[in-house]
Amino acid sequence: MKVKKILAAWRGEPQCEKCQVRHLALFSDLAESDFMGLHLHIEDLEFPAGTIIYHSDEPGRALFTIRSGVVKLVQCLPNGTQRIVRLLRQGATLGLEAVLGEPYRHAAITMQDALICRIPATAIHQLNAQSPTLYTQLMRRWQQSVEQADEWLTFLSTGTARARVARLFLHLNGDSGDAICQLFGREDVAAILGITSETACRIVAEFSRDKVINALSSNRFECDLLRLEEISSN
Amino acid sequence: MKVKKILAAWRGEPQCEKCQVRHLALFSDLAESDFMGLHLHIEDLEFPAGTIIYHSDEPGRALFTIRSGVVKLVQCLPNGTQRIVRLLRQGATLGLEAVLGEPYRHAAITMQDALICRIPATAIHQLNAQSPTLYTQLMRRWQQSVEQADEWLTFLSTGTARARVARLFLHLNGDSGDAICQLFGREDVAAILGITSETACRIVAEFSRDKVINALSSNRFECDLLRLEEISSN
DNA sequence: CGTGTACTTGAATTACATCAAATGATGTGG
DNA sequence: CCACATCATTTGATGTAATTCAAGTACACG
Repeated sequence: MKVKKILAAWRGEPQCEKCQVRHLALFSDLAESDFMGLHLHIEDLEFPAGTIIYHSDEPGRALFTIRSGVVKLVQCLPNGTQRIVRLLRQGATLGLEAVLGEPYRHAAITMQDALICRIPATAIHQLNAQSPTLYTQLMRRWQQSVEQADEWLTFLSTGTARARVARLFLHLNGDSGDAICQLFGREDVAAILGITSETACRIVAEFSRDKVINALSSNRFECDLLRLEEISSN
Repeated sequence: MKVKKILAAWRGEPQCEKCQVRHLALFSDLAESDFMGLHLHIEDLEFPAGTIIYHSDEPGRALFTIRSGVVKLVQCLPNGTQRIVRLLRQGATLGLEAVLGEPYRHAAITMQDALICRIPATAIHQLNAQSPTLYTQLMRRWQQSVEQADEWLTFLSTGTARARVARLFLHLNGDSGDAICQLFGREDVAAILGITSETACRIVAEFSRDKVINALSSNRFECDLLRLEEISSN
C-alpha cells in the first residue's frame, strides 16, 4: 500500500482583503486597517482530498476557514467504528476549540481537494484587541455549530434508513436552484446516517429504480425533490 | 384534561454574590464590584416540573442559569414526533441564542421542580462592557453545548437500543461516587435515545431481571456500572 | 371508587445488520 | 497495453433487533 502525500501545499500569504469568501468568513466585519501592521502569519493552504487537517485530541493551535471544498468532522465510537458528526463547506470555520486553548474534539478530513486558510489562535487574540466585534462573530460560529449538530441528530440520525437517505439528499441539495446532488462514497454516507454501507447502497439503488433520483455521473444525481420530501417524513 | 399552572414563582432579586452555584455559573469570573450600581433585573425563579421555560422560535430576550433541577431541550421532527437533544443540570446555561439576538432554537422544559435565574440579554451586554472575560465564559458555554450535542449523537443515538439504554444510565450516573441513577418517564427515555417507549420499557425490564440494575423506588435504580460499561460497547 | 395516564407485556411484522459472493473501478508493474 | 491486485460498490440470502398494534396492569387524582 502506497502512502499518499497528505501534506498541504503552501500557497503563500493570503490576501484577506481580496478573499472571495470574505463576506462569509470570520473577518467580514474587520476594517482594512485592522489587518495593517499586524504580523498575523495566516497561511493559505491547498489540501488534496483525504487529507487529515487535524486529529482528535491534538492541541489546538489554529482555526481554519474553508475557501473551497468539503471537510468532514469525524469522531470515533466506543466500539471502534467512526461517525461523521458534521460537514463543513465554503465559508465555514473549523477548530474553534483552538481559540479557547482546548484540544481539537474531532478529526477533520477533507473530502475533496480544498483551499483552506490557517489562522493561529494568537492571531485571533491579537485581532480581538483591535476589533471588539470579532468575539461576536466567533459566537455566531459556535451557534452555527450547535445548530448543525442538532440538525444532524434530528434530521439525519432519526427515523428509517430510507427517510435518512432522502433527507441527506435534501440536505446536500441545500437551497441551490437546481436539483443536483453530489453524493460521496457509501462508507461516508453510512457514517453520516448511522447505518451500514450495504443499507445505504440498497436504498440509493432503490431510489434510482423508482426514479426518485437519476444518476448523471458517478455520485452525481438529479433529484425529485418533492418525492424526497415525502419520503423524508415517514 | 386540566391545564397545569405553568407559571414560575418569583422568588425576589437574586443575590449572585452568595449563589451556591456561582463557581459553576456564568458570573464566576466577575468581581463583586462588577455587580454594584448596575440595575440588571436578574430574576430568581421557581419552576414546577413540566414548565415550559421558552418555546422554539420565540424571540430570545434572556438566558437562564440552572440553580437546581433538570431541563430538557426539545426539538420537533418533520413527522410530528419530538426528540430531546440535550439535558441541562445545575450550573448549566440555556438560551445562549438570546445574547446574539436570535430566537430560541428549542423548547426548554423542566423535568423536575427547578430553581432558575433569568438574565436579560441586555444585562449580558452591560456586564460585558465591564468585564472583558465574560465573552470567553460565553464561548465556553457554546463549546460545552457543541460537545454535549456531539456526545448525544455518538453516545446516546448510536448502536443497539440495549447499548443506548446502558449508556444513558452511565450518562445519568455521571461521575457521582455512588451508583444511583434517577431515570425519567419511558416516553422521555425514548425521546432521548431515538427509540420507542415500548423498547425502552422492555430493556429496562430486562436489565432489572438480569440484575444489572436494581429498582430502589419509582425510577430510582442502583446500577452495576461495570456490566453497563460492557453492554454499552456492543 | 371510577377514570385517565403511564407503564408493562405479548405476538406479528418490518426494517436493518450481517455474512457472503459477484461485479465494477482504479492503479501498478510487467 | 494488458494482466493482476486492490478496493469500493452492488446484490442476495439469512438472522436478529426493533417497531407496531394490541391488551392488560399499576398508579395517581379528582
